[in-house]
Amino acid sequence: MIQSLRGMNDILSNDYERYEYFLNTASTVAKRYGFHYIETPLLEETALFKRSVGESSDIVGKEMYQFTDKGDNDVCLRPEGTAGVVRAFVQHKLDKKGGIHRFYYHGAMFRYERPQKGRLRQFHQFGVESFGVDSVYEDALMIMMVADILKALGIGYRLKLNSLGDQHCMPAYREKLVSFIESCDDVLCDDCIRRKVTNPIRVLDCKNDACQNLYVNAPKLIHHLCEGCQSDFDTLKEILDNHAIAYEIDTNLVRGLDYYSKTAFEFVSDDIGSQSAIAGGGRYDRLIEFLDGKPTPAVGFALGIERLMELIVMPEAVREGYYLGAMDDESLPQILKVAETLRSTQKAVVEYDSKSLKAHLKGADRINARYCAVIGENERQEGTIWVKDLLEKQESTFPLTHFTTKENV
RNA sequence: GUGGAAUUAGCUCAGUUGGUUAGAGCACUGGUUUGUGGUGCCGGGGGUCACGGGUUCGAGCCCCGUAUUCCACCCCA
Repeated sequence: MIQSLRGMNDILSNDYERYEYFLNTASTVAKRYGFHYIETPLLEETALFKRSVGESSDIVGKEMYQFTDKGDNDVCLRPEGTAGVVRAFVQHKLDKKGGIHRFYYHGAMFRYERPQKGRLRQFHQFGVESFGVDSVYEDALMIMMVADILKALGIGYRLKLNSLGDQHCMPAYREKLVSFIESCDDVLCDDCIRRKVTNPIRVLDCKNDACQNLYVNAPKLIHHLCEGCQSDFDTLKEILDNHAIAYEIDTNLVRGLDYYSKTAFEFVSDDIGSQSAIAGGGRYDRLIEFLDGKPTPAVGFALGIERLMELIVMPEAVREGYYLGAMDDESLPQILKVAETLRSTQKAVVEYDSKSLKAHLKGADRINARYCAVIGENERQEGTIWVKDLLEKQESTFPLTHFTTKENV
């Protein structure tokens, strides 16, 4: 038997109902906030991700599905969604056009990782990106959107918040941090020693307890923000307070993608195991110019659909549509005619085998139909159809013509 | 990429120190005396015990390898 590749799953009917429910909910929220759908290719030039996500990141460094295609191009399956959207934004010269551009997207992402619950090699994200808005109100908007989506889905969460500074305050802080690391680098773990060179900010979320004990005394970026970053961060907290969105400041929240600056946030759930981050995002004002566009402020987030699907509370299924059956073979053609008419406006499922009324009622119940409609010998002779409302437990007989005339259904 | 656990019916799981024809619940399906659903009662189908080797008179059970899933690390959505 041939089976799907490791960490790559099929989505079957039951799961897809959940998936579709999520997409409808999230898309509706995004549209209400004024965002428009964008779709970009699953395959992109490798250079795109090296320049955006960053070569020092684990994602680019060791998790990409990268290969050379038949045209000798170095390509890879997208490991995240932002880079492609920014590429499209620049390629279609929306940066030069100016103004505000707000997009949402969803689709498959690929990372070659060791799978476990909530971590797949092919997984799905829903994300939004906003270009051209400098105001921290847009950062708050992102967080409110995620909160809205999670609320609509009945999902509880904790929100972690941090500021990563910008090109005015981050470099100076980085130097302070590096000298701190050097002051104690004889007792740090190997990873931290490596990070000191590749991406020193990342030592802060090292999971090693010994390192963490030392970092308690490390300089905190949040205490070294420049005036602009500090006031934006204060404003952001104020907006969230005004909208009753609870958050906790996490000075170690640095995020694994290199392009973030200023606002960084992460939504986590305590109910899905160790892969607990369900959404994450932040501001990335420099990324557009890194990808050869005109400098444009930008902010966005992404949400892990599979992780959310574990948490979604589905609304109770309601009885819907018609189940149609015949009690003898001669009645089936009439049943098929009725079904054809009904389908112009609603769900109609036909059972081809003739069987007893009881068996048909069971069948209708099984597919959760609202109505069970049956034609047997009696109905055929009278030119009628028997219909039972399975919810109200009421039954009646209609002339067949009532159900074969589109105006009536 | 590192360490550990698991894999038996569609699903959740039993299966004794290695010993006849591998079980249960749920689900599916049929009947319940002839046209009334869910929940009663009776029956039925469904298993290469993950896959491939090995040990043994004999393997679901012991050993080795492979695959997948899960847990922790790591990482992140």
